[in-house]
Amino acid sequence: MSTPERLIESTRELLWERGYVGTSPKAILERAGAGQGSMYHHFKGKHDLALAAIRRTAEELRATAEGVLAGPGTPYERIEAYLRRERDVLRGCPVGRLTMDPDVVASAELRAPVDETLDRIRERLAGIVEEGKEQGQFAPWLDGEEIAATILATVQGGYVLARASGSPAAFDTGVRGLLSLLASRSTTTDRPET
Amino acid sequence: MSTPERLIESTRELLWERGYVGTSPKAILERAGAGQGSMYHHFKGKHDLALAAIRRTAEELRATAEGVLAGPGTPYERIEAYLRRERDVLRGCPVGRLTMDPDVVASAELRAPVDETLDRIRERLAGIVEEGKEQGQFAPWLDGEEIAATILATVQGGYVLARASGSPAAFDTGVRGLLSLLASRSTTTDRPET
DNA sequence: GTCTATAAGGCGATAGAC
DNA sequence: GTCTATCGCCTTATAGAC
Repeated sequence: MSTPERLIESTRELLWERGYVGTSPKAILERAGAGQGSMYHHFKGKHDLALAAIRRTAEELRATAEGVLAGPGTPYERIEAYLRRERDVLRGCPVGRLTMDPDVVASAELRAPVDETLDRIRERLAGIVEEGKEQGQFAPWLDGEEIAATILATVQGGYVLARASGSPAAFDTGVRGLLSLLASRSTTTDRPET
Repeated sequence: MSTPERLIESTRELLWERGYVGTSPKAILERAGAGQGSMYHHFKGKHDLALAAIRRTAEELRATAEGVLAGPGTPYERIEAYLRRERDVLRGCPVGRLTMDPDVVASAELRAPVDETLDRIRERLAGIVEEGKEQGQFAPWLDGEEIAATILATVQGGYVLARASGSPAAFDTGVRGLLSLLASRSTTTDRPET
């Protein structure tokens, strides 16, 4: 792996673990096994390196989400697959966690990939919900955009609850609650399968 | 206001704005208008001062939540009041944001107030959902604990979406989606009031 | 390209005067 | 109780040798 590549990968790991404010160039260099000169040769500084790292992480998450959401099954099943997909819950969301970083939010450049990623996933989810409505799987009065925001928020908030309690269980509990709500339909009095 | 009091309040503000890693003793002292000697006389250090600040913030949030949840109205209405209560959405949750702080999560002492606060609110919400089930307002197959986790997660995740997009709108959209799901019942084909 | 050296300033904490 | 002085280390960045 090339030096700039190792620098970006080390930065990605550290941003995930400690955020932007908590990550120092020194720590990045140690992890990448590079000297200070290398970093300032390939990148303008911490901000520039973080930008490259964040962009890559954002793209990777978009691809992962799309991979699950484009899978087989009914709209409900695809949403369920997205909610239940394997996650390093206690590590938090590598993209979502950046929103709690003051320096990231303060920089339009650093925030952009974060915003675009969450927005893209939300749009994708909204379309799937609308699809489910057409098929009669979801109640007609539900709004695709709203439900999509609720789904994404439940995931992002699930990370918060899990990290607060120190256990992934809280994430799963919230997901089960959301799925039970999504499975409930006005047109039946039967208990939906869980 | 006494010096220790000003120190705690300044720390609370900075923890909310910048988190634990992003907050330096120097910044606290400047905001509190105190010298370094004062801080180390009243507190053992940054950790100790942050502990006092976090405990107070946690307690305040518990009181605010309890104030809304103990209000009048049906279970649904009380949950709606909780979800719609006035919030500084773009500032994020002063308690929840601490879960993204590596040093807070790494310290059992600092994490405890965060965990207890979210847990307490979740328990409260769970009870209200169960109440709603008894009254026939919520479908009998819904699980109180699960729905409570979903509600809390939607709120915590709503902050993330809002900060990512730089607008409180995303928070409100997620909340509306959750409310529309909670208002849907299996026993009616009528469109629920929104 | 990568290295070491150096810089000015901040970090978190301690010492000791007043 | 509060202050200033000092500590050793880290921070982000630049300079210049190799």
